[in-house]
Amino acid sequence: MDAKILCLGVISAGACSGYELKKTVEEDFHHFYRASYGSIYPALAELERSGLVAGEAIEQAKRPDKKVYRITDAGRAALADALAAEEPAHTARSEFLVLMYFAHLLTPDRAAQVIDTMTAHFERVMLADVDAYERRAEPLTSGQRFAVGFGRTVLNSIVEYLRRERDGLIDELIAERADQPAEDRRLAAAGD
Amino acid sequence: MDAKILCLGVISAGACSGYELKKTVEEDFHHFYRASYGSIYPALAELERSGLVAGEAIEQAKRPDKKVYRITDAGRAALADALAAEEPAHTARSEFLVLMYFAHLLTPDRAAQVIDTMTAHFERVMLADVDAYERRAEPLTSGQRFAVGFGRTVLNSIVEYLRRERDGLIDELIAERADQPAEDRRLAAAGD
DNA sequence: TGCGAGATGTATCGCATCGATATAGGCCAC
DNA sequence: GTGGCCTATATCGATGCGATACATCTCGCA
Repeated sequence: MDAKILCLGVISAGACSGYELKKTVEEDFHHFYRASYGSIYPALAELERSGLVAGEAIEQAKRPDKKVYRITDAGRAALADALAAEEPAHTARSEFLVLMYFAHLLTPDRAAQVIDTMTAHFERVMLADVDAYERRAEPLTSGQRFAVGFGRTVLNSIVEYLRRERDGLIDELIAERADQPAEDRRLAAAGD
Repeated sequence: MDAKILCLGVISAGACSGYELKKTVEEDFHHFYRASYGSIYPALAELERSGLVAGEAIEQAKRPDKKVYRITDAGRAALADALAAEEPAHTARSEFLVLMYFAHLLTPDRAAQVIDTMTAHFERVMLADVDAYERRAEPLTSGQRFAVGFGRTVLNSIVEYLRRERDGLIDELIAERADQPAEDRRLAAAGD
């Protein structure tokens, strides 16, 4: 997905500056989409150039001036077209799972630490974000509720899986070590 | 995570060429990590330069020559260090959820089509991959089992969520349309 | 027999994007 | 009063994806 569509979508819900747009993206999309200034500012410039948004410079007392963009009729049409044409995709990128894939190369303590770190992160950071988002003042749109419910469901099932499988995996790793202590020591020595 | 660690990890399980390495990455990591040739070949060159792998040119009859890399003792040590130091992360990137976030800008038919496409993809493509992977000839390591179990759990909960919420969301979207048909038509007309 | 499609194999290039940083004034807490 | 954070715009280097180039062999199909 082009960052332009995302910007257009956010602006369609209310005029805002690049800075404000980035904050919205962080608040609302953080769990499943990210966009940096390096994407946002060029996207806004391009959207304005092609007439899909209109930028207006706003002078602020006691604050840096800002440039607020509002969507045009052409922009609204282009957004509808883009949302109708975009093919949905969903991918994960998990250093965590790569690490776990190589669990046999980890000490049992390290494996436990990695799992515990991730469990805490999913539960105390990400699920807490979801809770806070749902308790916001403004009522959520149907789509926002769908997305947040998706996140909550996935996070819950992840946390449950990690809790369920943790001890069994650690036990397996300990047993594997016991089976091949000689080779382990040889490799450890070779590594020095 | 640096692509070098991934390459080193794969090579630690058996010497292979860049091409074979990419195939392994696709087969084993596809659901949670991807690496292109543009990452792999430079990573292999760098690993060889720093002595963590040793490359050997293999001439093949009826096939292009290839360069097979095997891990060195220094490489094994560096891999262990990297896996011990790497901080685990896990992120999603979902054009699908961005689309659903803007559900109120989609026709109910389009929303249904998007959900159905993704449901089919998660179930018939990704879960089928997981099934095939678990039924492979070679027994899985403990870490591979953990990673594949993680994937299966998440995919199952996603499919269940999509099935559970689909009709309710579509009904909501239809109701929203009924509430504001005049504005919809005005906007549609303005878009022409 | 011929021919296109696809597998094996190495390698690079353009493009988009990330994350960090530059710049700059105002706010607030200690 | 001063260090750190917020508001705000903008760019830059590095990274890595996805596509492509190039070469050769196999296999299915007509």
